[in-house]
Amino acid sequence: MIDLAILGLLDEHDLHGYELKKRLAELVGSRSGVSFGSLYPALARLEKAGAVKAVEANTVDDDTIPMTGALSGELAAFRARLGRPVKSRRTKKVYGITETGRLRLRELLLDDRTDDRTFTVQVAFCQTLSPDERLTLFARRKAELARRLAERSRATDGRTDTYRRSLREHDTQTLTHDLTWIDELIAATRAEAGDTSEPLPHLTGGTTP
Amino acid sequence: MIDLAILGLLDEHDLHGYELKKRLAELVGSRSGVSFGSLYPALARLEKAGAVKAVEANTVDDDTIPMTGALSGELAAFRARLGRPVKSRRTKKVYGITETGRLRLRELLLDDRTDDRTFTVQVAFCQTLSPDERLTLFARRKAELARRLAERSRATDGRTDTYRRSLREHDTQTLTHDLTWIDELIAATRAEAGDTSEPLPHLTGGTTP
DNA sequence: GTCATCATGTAAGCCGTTACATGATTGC
DNA sequence: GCAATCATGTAACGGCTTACATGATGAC
Repeated sequence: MIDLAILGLLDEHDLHGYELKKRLAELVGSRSGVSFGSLYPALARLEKAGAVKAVEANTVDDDTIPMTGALSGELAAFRARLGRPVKSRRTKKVYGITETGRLRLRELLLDDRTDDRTFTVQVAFCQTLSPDERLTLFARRKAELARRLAERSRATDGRTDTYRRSLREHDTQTLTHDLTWIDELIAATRAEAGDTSEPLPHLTGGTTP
Repeated sequence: MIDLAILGLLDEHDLHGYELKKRLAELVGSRSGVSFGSLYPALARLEKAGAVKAVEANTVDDDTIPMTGALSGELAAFRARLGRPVKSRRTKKVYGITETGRLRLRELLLDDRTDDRTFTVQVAFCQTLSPDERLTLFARRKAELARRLAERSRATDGRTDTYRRSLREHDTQTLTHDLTWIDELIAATRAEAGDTSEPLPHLTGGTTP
């Protein structure tokens, strides 16, 4: 999951570890937040696998948005080699995604080992997939949620006090809510696939009467 | 979390590992299901800590419901010692909770290291707590959810495509739904605490008009 | 000059999963 | 007798968290 998130973010722009962590937290919420202890090893692993590489950046102007595409990588490295760091604070190690990394990212986006957290991240970065691929992803998720909902029906209710009943009902509602959401995603994607002119009609629009 | 679940279930009646696993899966859903590889070691650990102990059960009649309360533990062990196993199939190892285990269970129920999964299990077994203790538990959870909701407001929306916006909105809705649920639990518990005659009024009743 | 924050990393340890090994019981 | 299920465990492995160690930068 962490690989997917890292590659997805780096596919948008080069980032260093610290910044990566902040965006990750923002993406999945601070719960289940990745810690440095898992992030840096993950980056090292990905670098060894050739999926990302350190671009020796850091001259000036990398305050908030860490330079977009063109200015990064090679040029910065060249400047640095020139011996004119121009007020460098070169403790940062900025990473960029490689072609290998993009392939890996695609693999991870299409990976069918479903996992609640992973699915969330897949949705966050699925824009790069084709509409059909997205539909496959959503359909799989829908099937999984439907399976859970069905499973919960044929459960033997032993020892159901008030709290446990409430808990079960809440779970069912959550599952139903998630299913509704998936249906919205599917509908929106279908609409997009069929009608390429209009991007995505009323995705967040509530009940269609 | 697994300790909490095991102790909670064993507090209701003696069970063997295999059965325990089924009930666990039922309790938390098959997602995040505990596997044998974690269950048996956990039982061994708890036994070593004196929180549970193996009761040498298994004579006849332990087909589905593994004997309720009174008939369990000591009596079954006594029968077994008599040398009349009556068609025993003694491969099962039935566990029962000890006094130490009950104390530990209480500790775990009141534990404030919040964790989504753990909270669910705490609710499932919170009936043994006092109303006030339950309220504390719920209030803590509510604060945590409120914190997450607030945090999500002041998030810098960088690169929000349709899917990411939908994702965020869905997350917000889920959080709100969870908060509503907690409020229901709190209201119900308060009602119970104030008015001991009526158990828990309209917990699952939808919108109160 | 010192404190907070930014920034990167390592090491120990926990916990859980997968896969493997084993054996009893029941139904056919 | 054989297969399916029940039942209990062990071992290898992986991944994540916590805590620790280090150092640069910028504000006051």
